[in-house]
Amino acid sequence: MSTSTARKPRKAAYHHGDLRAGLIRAATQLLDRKGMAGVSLREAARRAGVSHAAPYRHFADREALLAAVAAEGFARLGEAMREAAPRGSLALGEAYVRFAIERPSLYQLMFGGVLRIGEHAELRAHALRTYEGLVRAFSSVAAERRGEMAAAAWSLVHGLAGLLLADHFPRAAREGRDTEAFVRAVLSQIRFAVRPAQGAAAA
Amino acid sequence: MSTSTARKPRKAAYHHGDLRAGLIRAATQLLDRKGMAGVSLREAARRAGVSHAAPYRHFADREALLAAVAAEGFARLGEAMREAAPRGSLALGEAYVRFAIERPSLYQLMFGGVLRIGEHAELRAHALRTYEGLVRAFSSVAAERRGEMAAAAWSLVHGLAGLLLADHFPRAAREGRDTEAFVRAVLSQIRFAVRPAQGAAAA
DNA sequence: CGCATATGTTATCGTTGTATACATTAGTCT
DNA sequence: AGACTAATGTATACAACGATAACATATGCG
Repeated sequence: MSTSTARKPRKAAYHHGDLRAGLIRAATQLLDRKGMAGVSLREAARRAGVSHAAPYRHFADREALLAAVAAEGFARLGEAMREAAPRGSLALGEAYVRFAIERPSLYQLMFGGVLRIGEHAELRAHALRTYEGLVRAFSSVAAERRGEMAAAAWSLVHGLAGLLLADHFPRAAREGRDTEAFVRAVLSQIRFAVRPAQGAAAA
Repeated sequence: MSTSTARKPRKAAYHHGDLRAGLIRAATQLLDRKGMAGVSLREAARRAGVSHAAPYRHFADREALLAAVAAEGFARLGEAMREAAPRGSLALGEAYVRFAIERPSLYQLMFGGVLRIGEHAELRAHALRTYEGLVRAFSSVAAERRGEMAAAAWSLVHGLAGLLLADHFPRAAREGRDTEAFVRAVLSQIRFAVRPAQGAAAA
């Protein structure tokens, strides 16, 4: 019925060894090297050394393969965040943006809206775990507002990453600073409201 | 020859009337109705009633057509922002997010990183104008920090819009509120730093 | 008028996603 | 062990797409 994964102890190896993983690897490489549009099932199959129809034994369609790549991306992003979290929330934000800048196509795949996240269970699970990691960073905030805080913080860093990646900041805004300094400067503009403010969001 | 339209003004009309505009129209419709992947040069040509090669007289390639669609999107976004700006910065942020939610595919095209903005002069110009409109909303802020403020505010609303569009907020975070209320709640979490803070960005 | 050129068409190529029928291998059951 | 069954990979095919080139036609200017 359902297409199989791991029916034996580990990821069993049949003809290829582990084609599923091989395809994810190849697709990830294509994504990093040639961008989103450069990822094709056929090219991935080629690089994995199988026929162009073989991938369909492991992925329902192209989108399913991309979803698997994105899921791994969320795992990596989660790692980066966990590693930076102890150094404070500014460091956490910087780490987030750095991840996006270092793997732009992967980040675009994860968040660009190309994938309908609701239709890929594994992807959804990975994304959720990452989000929970972020919420945990706000453990010092009252529980009822923690969710909104986390949402605001995530929006901020995600938006900054996205605008940087799409090159939407005019040169004037950068003022000659390197990207890291610019990120710090922008993130530092923000303070989180401590009281249940319902007023304006800006000065 | 079924459609005979005006044919004198500026952008004169040759065979079709104004194929360039017709293609942009058709592509915009496709984008709204079938999403990014549903926009093809051939289908746009079909809907404009011309052969599949005709578009190449007006657009270098598919990306150029998409860039034209996106440029118009920036104009519309600019209008929405100008209209909301007098009602304060929270209203401005809400209007921004509303635009993204109402035209998700268009917004994704404008900001999703599919277009390399640097390579389409007209697109770049339109985007820049929109940004300048945003910066103007921060005219009460000291000039040297205005750019960073605007960048932070833009990041916030852009990130929120993107995460909403990609359905990245777990249901728990929404707490049953409708989207507008959620947007207001999230935006209200943020206050802009008034002093040249270089400390942390969160509590 | 006559002609250069902007515009549109036809034909064609290579690539892709996907479906179907077939072949082979791996793991299981007796 | 040997055969059966499901998992896996292959061969072939098709329609849609982006792109290019060769050709056709209308437009407006001299």
